[in-house]
Parts: sequence; C-alpha cells; structure tokens
Amino acid sequence: MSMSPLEEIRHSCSHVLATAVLRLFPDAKLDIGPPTDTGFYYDIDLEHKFTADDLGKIEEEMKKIAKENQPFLRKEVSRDEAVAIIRERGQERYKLGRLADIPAGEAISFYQNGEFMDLCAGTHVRYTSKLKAFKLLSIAGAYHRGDEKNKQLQRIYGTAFESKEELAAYLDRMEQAKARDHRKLGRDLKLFHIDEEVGQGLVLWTPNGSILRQELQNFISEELRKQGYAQVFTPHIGKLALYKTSGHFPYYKDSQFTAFPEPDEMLRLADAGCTCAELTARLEGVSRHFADQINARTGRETITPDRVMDADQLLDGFMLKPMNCPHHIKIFDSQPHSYRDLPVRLAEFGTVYRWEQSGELNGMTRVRGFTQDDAHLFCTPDQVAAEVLGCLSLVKTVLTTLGMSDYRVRVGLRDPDGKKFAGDPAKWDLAEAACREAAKTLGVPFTEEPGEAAFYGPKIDFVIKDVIGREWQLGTVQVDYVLPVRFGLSYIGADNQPHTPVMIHRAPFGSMERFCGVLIEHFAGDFPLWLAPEQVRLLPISEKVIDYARDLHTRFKAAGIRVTLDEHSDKLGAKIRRAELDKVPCTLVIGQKEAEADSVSVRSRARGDEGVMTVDDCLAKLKQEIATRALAAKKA
RNA sequence: GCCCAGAUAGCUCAGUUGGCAGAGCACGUCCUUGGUAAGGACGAGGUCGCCGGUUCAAAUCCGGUUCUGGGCUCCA
Repeated sequence: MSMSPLEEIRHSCSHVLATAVLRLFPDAKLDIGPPTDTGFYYDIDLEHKFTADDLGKIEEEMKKIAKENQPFLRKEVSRDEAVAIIRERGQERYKLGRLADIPAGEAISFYQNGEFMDLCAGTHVRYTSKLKAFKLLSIAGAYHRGDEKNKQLQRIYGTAFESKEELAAYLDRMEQAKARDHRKLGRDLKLFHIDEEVGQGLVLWTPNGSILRQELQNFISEELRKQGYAQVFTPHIGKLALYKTSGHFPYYKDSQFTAFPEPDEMLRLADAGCTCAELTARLEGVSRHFADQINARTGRETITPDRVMDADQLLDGFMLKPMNCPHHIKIFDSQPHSYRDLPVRLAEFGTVYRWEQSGELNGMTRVRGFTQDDAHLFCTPDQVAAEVLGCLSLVKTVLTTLGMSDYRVRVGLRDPDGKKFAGDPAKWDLAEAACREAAKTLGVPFTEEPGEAAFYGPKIDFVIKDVIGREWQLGTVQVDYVLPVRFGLSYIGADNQPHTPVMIHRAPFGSMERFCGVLIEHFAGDFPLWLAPEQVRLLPISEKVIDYARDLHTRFKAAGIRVTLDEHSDKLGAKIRRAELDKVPCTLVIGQKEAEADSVSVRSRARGDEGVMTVDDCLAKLKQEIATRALAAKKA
C-alpha cells in the first residue's frame, strides 16, 4: 500500500499518538489508527477516561517522540510470528482480530518506531522528526468495528500537516467556518428557533426564515407549473393500516413516532388491563390474510410470521406520517386513469415526522419534523426515463439558480446481499438501468453506490457538503416499481387492459429545513436580493429628511420590496455598520441632495457605493434583480 | 441510543478558596442632525437550564434531569 506524503504524515502521527498513550497509560489496548481526510485518529480501549488535560499531556509526549527522531522500520513476518509479537506486547484484545482480517497470502507487516511496534501495512515517514505540525483535537466514543453491539472505545482525533503554517491555516479555516454555521447565523439573522419546550429537532420558522422558505417554495412552484405538476394538500397523520400496506411500517418502525390508537379505544384497553407490550403488538400486527397477500405479491417473506395475529386481536391506530407517498397514492387511486392521462404528477410541500436518534439531531439539517418539497409521478414504464430526466433537470435548475455547484451525484443501488429491499429483482434491474442512463444524460459526474437505495427502488441523490465538510443528502429522485403493486394501482392501456403504473418520488430540495440550513451556510447569510428577508434598508442622514424617507418607505413597500427604515439617531457610519452586520443586500442613503432630486444613494453589500440614482430607476433595477433571481455579482 | 464536554442578561463571554451577579455589544430615554463599517450621557435587563442534596451560606461542591456541542451508530 502506498500513501500520499500527507497521508504518511498523518498515519505516522497516529502511531506516535499510540506510542505516547502507551508511555502514559501502559494498560491501553489499541484497536486501529488510520489517517482520515482531515487528520488521523486512534481507537483505544482503556479503563481511565481521557480528559482534555490528558490530551495536552499526550500531545507533549508526542512532541518528545518527534524530537527523539525515531526511525520507522518495516518488518515482514509470518502469521505465527505476528501472533507472537502481538501477545508479547499484550495487545491481543483487538490486534489478533485485525490480524485475522488480513487475507491469507498477503504480506503481514509491522512498523516499529522506538519501543512501539504496530501491525500495519504502511507506509510511513522515515523518521518521527518529520512530524512537525500536529495537534490533538478531541476525544470521542467510537464502537469497535463501527458496530453498535460492540464495546465503545475512546477515539482520539488529531490533525497534522506538512508545515506549521498549513496547520495554522487549517485551524484558522475551521474557526472561520464557525462564523457561517447555519445555527449561529440562524440566531443572528433571526431565521429560525428551536425551543426546548416545543421539542428537540422541531424547527420554528421565525418571520425572517419564513420569507426565505416562502421564496424558495414560490420558486419551486413556478418550475412545477411549467412542468405540468398538480398541487395537492394532505393531512399530517394517517391510519396505521396505510403504512402496513405501503410496507413502510415493518421496515422503518424504529424511526417513526409511536403509533397511537383512538382515544376511546385507548381508555377501553387501559380499563381491561392491557399492557404497553400488548398494545404495541396489537398495533403492529397484521392478519394472516394480509400477510399472505403481501407475501404473494412481493414473492418473498415481507411480513414475518411473528407479526401475524388473529384478526380480532388487531388494532388500527394513527401515525404521524413519515412520508407523503401513501397519501398521494390514494389521491391517484381515487379515480380511474387512462394511459392518456399519464403521467400524473402530484406535488405537495408535505410535512413528515421521523424519530431520529437524539444524538443525531443537528440544527436544521437533521430534524424530527420537516417539510419535503415532495412530488409523486405516476407514469407508464415507457415514460420512466423521460420523467426521471425531467426531475433531474429540475434539481439541476434549482442548484444552478442558487449558485450551488459543489455537489456530487450518487446513484443508489440495492444492497446485493441485503434484505432491505422489496419486490422483484428483475424490476430492480430495470429501474437501476433507468437511473444510470438518466444520470449519464445529466452530464455531471456521478458515483454508483450499492446499498444506498430506498427499500422500494433505486435513487439518484444530490449530496452537498456543509461548512465543516459533512455531507448532506438534499435533492433526490427515486424510481419505484414496488408501491404501485402494493397498493394495486392501475391504469387502462391502449390495449384496453389494466396495467400497473411506475411511480417516481422526487424532491429537488429534499426538505425545506435541511435545504435552508445548507443554503444559509452556502451564502454565509449573504442572500441574493430575491431571497433576503430584508431587501432594502433606508438610511436617512438626519431627521431633516425623515419625511422624505418615510415617503420612500411607503413607495418601496407599495412596489413589493421588503424594505425597512432606520430611524435611529445615529450617524450614518453607525447605520451602515448595522446594516452590514444584518447582511442587508441593499442600503439606500438619503440626505438633503437626494430629497431634492427624488433620488437615492445606493450602497450594495456586494459592491459597495454605487452612486446616486433616481427612485424610479432604483425601483426598476431592484425589481429586475428580484424577478430574474439574480445572484449578487461581486464588484469587478 | 452510546462516549466526552458544556449550559451565567437577547448575543459573546468574565466570575479567584463556597461569602451582595459582572463586562462589551444589542435594547430604551435624552443630548447630538451627521455623507458610506461604531458620537455622547443615563437607564432597563438575570430564580446563574431545571429538580434535589451538602452547608450558617451554593453560579461555585455532590447526585439526578433536560437541552446544546463534538464524535460513534443510524438516516425512507
């Protein structure tokens, strides 16, 4: 295995980290310590809990080791010798397992620096003195082999660079990234609020954030009208039976809010001494007839025997909807369809609720209640390719308009040996081929990732990085041959026979919450005019022109501009400073000269002082910039 | 859910050994009426996340809890 020079430095750092830890804590049991995109880590099992203090001491020890200028020596050994070395060093707890991972016939190597020796394929820097710029950053828990069922080890994260300057620049970049974190900007610019008493992961959209969201929704809605979509509305809850039919319930029970029975039923059951366990079993169960039907349709054991119950024991209830598709399916199915009607495209900004683990919640990007800019397309098999392409081009239009170009496209295919997919493999092959073709036509690079599909079909996702490099899935297009069968959908074809339509699920933003979170970071709060909650701020220089300023305020409002008037008695410099901090894209300075000529002095946040223009010209220019959804052009 | 660390005014943060709760910014009033990133004075604002314990006395020590942050796991 060969590594880039930077990877070698980082990888060597994790060895030095382990060396230092063993010097300070000889009882430590080592697991694994690779380089990462941004640094390195080592997973360590130790009774003593590392503290921030320890981190400092370990780093000091690492610096000493670097100064000791130990050479990294490679040693190839037989499997038996490897076992002996590991035992001799008392590191058999994890290292023997790691050794067993190395396939027979492959070289087994150790790297030694000073007194430390680690099972490792390499490669490394020649001497520890090459490690001049490293820093330990944090301690985190990490499961052995990434499996929740295994013991949780302590992971020490650090980063390293070739030079001290690069390290300092990196740390500085991280510091700056904090300034554009959507959680900070969300508070500063009053875009959203999450309240402890309302609940974790439940976003309250404040007036400013609501403007942002509404503008984005208007934008999408316009595009949808162009593409022949129909707008629908559906409620936030649905009967449990609906999700049993769709198949969502058995697959995603754990990530849904608990189902609830009707109030009267609940009381009756409580009086009868029904336990919670019974209640749950009776809500989650299905009838023999239902199970047989579903299993016959899917051709596999979709409903396992342990979920089958006597019909008179079954309870129906309600659930907060975890997705919109079943509701939209019922709208489609409420009327007969001819092939001439297809495709039917139903769109809704539909709010869904999912039980995310508490540790996974994150500002607006990972929440428990969110609104998808959702739509479901019902079409003939022949129409799939064209419709998928239409959806993809919609996503592309959206991202281009917002100037978001730093994304990757992921074609999610089914897990080849996993159980987490439903339906006929032949149809999956068809759908996967359709997605691959559509992605090719899109003209952007994409990767194919097995195991990333939805349970009902393959999908194409648009994945974007946030300011600290974490990836978030936004827009998504999914082909589905399964749900139409589950719900027994049909249309009458040209042959006068019923046929099963194909469904396409798509959401160009993904969810309004996540998209806005990423968008806030993308623009660092500097929204283009059409999205800015406050588009224009009027800055009268003195009270002498306050009447003129108020008149302008009225005129700009009448023109549909989101405008405010700064009536504070501060000097102009202070007003400008405040407007800049509030990230208002356009400020209009108003003094005696402007009042006399029905004009304003324009200051653009992106371009600075732009000089005086008449009020009419200014309004026309602003309206034009808004109507075209222009991105703010920086000063040339 | 798990590991670690936090929570003090709207925001950013001080608060020593347990001994009267602090600053800057923002906000309000007044003075100032100004030309492209901070004019001045005064004022208001906090049950120190919440619950309990130790103590003559708790922001401070201990236990629990909620929420937040960084990871892990998960993510239709």
